[in-house]
Amino acid sequence: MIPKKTPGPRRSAATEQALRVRGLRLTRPRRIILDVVRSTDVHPSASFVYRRVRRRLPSVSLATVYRNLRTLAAEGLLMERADASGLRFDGKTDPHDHFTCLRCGRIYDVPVSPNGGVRTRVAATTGFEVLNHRIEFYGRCGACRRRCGRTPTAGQRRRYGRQEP
Amino acid sequence: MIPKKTPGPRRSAATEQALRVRGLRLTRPRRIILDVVRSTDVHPSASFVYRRVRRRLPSVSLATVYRNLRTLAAEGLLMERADASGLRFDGKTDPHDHFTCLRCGRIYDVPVSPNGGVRTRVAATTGFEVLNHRIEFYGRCGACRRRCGRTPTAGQRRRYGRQEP
DNA sequence: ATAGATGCAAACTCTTTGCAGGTCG
DNA sequence: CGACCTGCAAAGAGTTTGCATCTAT
Repeated sequence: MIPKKTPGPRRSAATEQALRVRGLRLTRPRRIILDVVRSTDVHPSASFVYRRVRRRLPSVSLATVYRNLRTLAAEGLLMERADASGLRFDGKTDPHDHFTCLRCGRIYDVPVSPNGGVRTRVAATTGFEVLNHRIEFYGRCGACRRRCGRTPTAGQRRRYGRQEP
Repeated sequence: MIPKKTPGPRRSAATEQALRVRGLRLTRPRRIILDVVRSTDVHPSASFVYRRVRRRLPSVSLATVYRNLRTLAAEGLLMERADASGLRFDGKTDPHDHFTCLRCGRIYDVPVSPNGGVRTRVAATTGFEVLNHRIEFYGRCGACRRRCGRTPTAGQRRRYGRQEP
């Protein structure tokens, strides 16, 4: 059980704290942007976030969304990742891998699988300092397999060829 | 030993063949573009390739470079990859992983390390069909370590913030 | 009061496309 | 000759920035 929250902690104390330490404020746009990213698992693009935020704060600007996504990522409150389709954001900040369906384009989280210490091994063979790594899987997701499409439509999505989120 | 080549096979028969099968031609711009990508290990951007090609064929256009990089990638004659800095191309088409130095931005090839069958495991746990995967390492390369810089300058390069190639 | 945020619009970079003409086979 | 390619210029998409104004603290 989580300690019963006070009635309406509408502004996450933890988040606010994390920001304040660096002299950053938890403004309304910022809070909503973070909330939008955290409330979805579609690994949204900036423009997806923008559209969602606007539903709650119609006056927000795209520039603010970009600026905040970057700030929040820098503070570790969300993750920024780039793929063939541009920038994507991820509210899940704990380690996990990704599976991208080449047919429908959806990105799924997959639990980080035991990888036999690839990181250590690379560090050992190259002499480089490995701080981080990332594993991406590509293929056909369950839904698309059942739909029995034979050919994965997009080898690697062209960068400017629409596929929301 | 490789069977001694005929005097001057200036136009790779194998490549020409691979293209011809699909009704594609090995034109001069195309040949030079492929050659440029294959002759470097910097995982060049389109614009890097463009500049290099222009040294040998000053009249070439950027559009032609883009078109050909895509075509050649589609034919499997080179690899196309997207990262935080945009599109990158790689003349090495055999399986290998990448290490990106967060300090100098250089991308190194690293031999594909035994990964304990991550692919199979993901397929097993998700029920998805895994056709491909990619492992990216991030950290500090040997040179930058020696230079003893303390902080990895760029967490994840902004997309539009120059750093050739 | 004041450093930090915002909105707006313009600037920028990278990438793609339409088209008239050139080239390979 | 016909299909494929090319260069040029212009269009498109995503992302960043300058600036005056506003707002959390």
